[in-house]
Amino acid sequence: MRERVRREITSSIAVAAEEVFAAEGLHAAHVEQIARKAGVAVGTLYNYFKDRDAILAALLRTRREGLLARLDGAVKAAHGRPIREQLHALVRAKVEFLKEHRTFFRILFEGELSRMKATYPTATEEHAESLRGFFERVEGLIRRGVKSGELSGGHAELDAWLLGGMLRSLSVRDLRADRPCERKDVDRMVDVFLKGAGI
Amino acid sequence: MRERVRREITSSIAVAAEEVFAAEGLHAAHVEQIARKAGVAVGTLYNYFKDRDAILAALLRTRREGLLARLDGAVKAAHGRPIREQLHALVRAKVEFLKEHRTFFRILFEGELSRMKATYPTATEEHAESLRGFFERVEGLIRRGVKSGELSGGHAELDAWLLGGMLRSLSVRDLRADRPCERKDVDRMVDVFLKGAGI
Amino acid sequence: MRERVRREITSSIAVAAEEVFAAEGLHAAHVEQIARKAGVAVGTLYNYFKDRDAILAALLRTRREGLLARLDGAVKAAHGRPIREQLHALVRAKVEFLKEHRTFFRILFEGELSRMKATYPTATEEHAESLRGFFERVEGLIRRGVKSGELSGGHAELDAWLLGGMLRSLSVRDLRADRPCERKDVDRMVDVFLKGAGI
Amino acid sequence: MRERVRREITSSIAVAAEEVFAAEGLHAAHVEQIARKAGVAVGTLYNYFKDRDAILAALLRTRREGLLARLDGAVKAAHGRPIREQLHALVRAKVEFLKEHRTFFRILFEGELSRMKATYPTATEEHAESLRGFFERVEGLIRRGVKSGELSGGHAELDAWLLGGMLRSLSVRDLRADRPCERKDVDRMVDVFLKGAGI
DNA sequence: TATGAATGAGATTTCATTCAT
DNA sequence: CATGAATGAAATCTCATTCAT
Repeated sequence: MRERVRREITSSIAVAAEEVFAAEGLHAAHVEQIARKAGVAVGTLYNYFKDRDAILAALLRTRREGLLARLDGAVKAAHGRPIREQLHALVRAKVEFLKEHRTFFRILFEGELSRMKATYPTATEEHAESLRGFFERVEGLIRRGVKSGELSGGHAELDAWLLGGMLRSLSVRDLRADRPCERKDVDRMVDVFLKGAGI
Repeated sequence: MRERVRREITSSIAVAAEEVFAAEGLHAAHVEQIARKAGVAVGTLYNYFKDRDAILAALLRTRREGLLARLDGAVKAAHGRPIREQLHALVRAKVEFLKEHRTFFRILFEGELSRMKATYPTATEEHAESLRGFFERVEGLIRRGVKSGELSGGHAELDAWLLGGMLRSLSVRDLRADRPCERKDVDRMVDVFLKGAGI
Repeated sequence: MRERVRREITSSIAVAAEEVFAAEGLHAAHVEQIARKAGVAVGTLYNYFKDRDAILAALLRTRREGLLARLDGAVKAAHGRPIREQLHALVRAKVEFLKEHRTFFRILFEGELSRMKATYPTATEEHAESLRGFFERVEGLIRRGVKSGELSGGHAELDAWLLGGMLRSLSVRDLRADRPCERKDVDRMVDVFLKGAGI
Repeated sequence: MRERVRREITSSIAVAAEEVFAAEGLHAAHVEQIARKAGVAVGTLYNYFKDRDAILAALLRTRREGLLARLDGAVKAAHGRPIREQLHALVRAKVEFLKEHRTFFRILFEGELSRMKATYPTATEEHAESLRGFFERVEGLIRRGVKSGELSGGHAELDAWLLGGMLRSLSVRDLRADRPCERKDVDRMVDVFLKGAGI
């Protein structure tokens, strides 16, 4: 019962933090604002999270786990089908997740080159782990495509960066709200990649 | 004569700012550090630039102009040749510029999604303009490729994002110092794109 | 019966407080830590004591009563004997008490000059009363020594401060754990005083 | 010229800090209050001192140097005279210094047993060094008294604590403003010590 | 015009105390 | 009564910008 309340508050803080980080950017997201949006006092927030770093870290970890589970689920569901379809599934799952959790990707993308280390030491680790987790899966799939003869070999790591880059590009285009990511764009992106990097 | 001195100081401040922004990140780049590295007093710095925002804005503007001129030069030099070669030239020019001005791209990439608006209102404009300038040129070339029959039509804008994304990906890989951008990687990237998006 | 439980809890809080005040110092002794060590919730602690000040005050009062009773007992036991022996007895009793209740003296000594008034208004009173009680007894004995012709007259109040100072010095030396107070040191101290202040 | 201003401000901050530490106690002395009393902004204070710890440390160091110089001067001036006179000189010099710098002794005495380490790491060192410096000199003189046959041997270290304790006691009596330290009290104290610890 | 010290708003974090359960 | 989470005032320190010299 107590536990239930605790989870609810934890969650409402996390949600508020997510919104504030999204709206203000990593470095302009202030604890007091998060607390206000969460509807708790600052002190309460500190009862739930050690410090600002911990809030962000928890957020990143949760979302990362969600994302990777989603990706793994999608790929698993396409098990046995051609790699190209598995890649499609992976990419579509990621775009789906993007639509549900724009904040996460905002932070992911923003943190990619910003020096978070000083301000967010723990969150930086989670962040790095998130990128790693994603690229691992992309590269893994590509290697299997090479093995299966669907993709040309010798460039798995580079190709992961290329596909990842295109995907990021679409995501950024989406996040900037100019152009929400459409299904046909996603599909064409994978097609371009497969045709370009294919045999 | 006076004017000459003025330009030199302005430039030394800009150069120092570039280094500091590169080393510390957008939000940890402190005015005093910039001044110290430029060899002037903080007050002097404020005689040359209205505020921190203005320093960054000037920096972005200068570099953008340099980049766009370089791109235009490269494309111009390949005038008359097949679009694929012009695209190659464009991309290579950009990578070249990256190696000379890593800072600029660090800022460009870091600022892409971070909410700079509050802290750097003017610089944000310059930043956006830089991205726009680059994408314009890429998209322009792609459209000409479609016209010339080298590329499949109907996706110019999307394709610009795709190529741009791959290019960014290689640049990021470079900036993180794990893997300096090699010529063959760049070429393969363009090949993948041309094969993938080609007729 | 209820009363019995109440006294036990009160006491366990006091004991815990004593340890925490001793270990952390007057200003770093936190209520939560006291509660944890006492095995009760913070709220419970506040059911037994009005506030932090009250805890410390109760502690000081209890210990003071113990100390003064001990001193009075020791002097009473030496009743009829020469004043020098009564003084020896008093001092030895105090040192004995020190070994049993180092915390109390730590607080007593720490608070002697620190401005506790703002943070611990009530405790400050108890503290002052403790010093007063001790000095009263020392001075009383000295006056009797003067009357009995064992000590030179006209300096009773000053001499109490001198003896008190030496005693404090030995105690501090003990508390700093460098040098536990030895019997022979204590005796020599009293001898120095008696010879110095004697006829 | 600049240097002159700098010294004046440094000094006015130090003086203000001294007063605030004296009036409020070590742990209730707040930076803002010090700044206000010094007539500068908080930021200015931080331009002159790294942090709160540094203010206190500087204060302690300055006063300690003053005190030790005074003690050494007094003893030197009594060079060649009997040790008893040198001890008198030392003690009188210390009491003189007390009257000029009550704050210093307040802090010295307050810090003797309070746990300053966590809040004032650097100042704690200065504090310890101050006590050490004083006791060194007292013990040194006592040892020379033993050598010269004026004092009984075998207790130099203990005797230093005893004399130090009495001196502290007089100082505390003074600081509490009940009874400013009078010359005759000081002299009697030394007499008691010399007679008590003498041959 | 160059200087660099002064400024003070603002950010994070702590902890004694309260009060609903 | 016991509990322990919520509260929010308060304290330290930072740094972009100003301005007297």
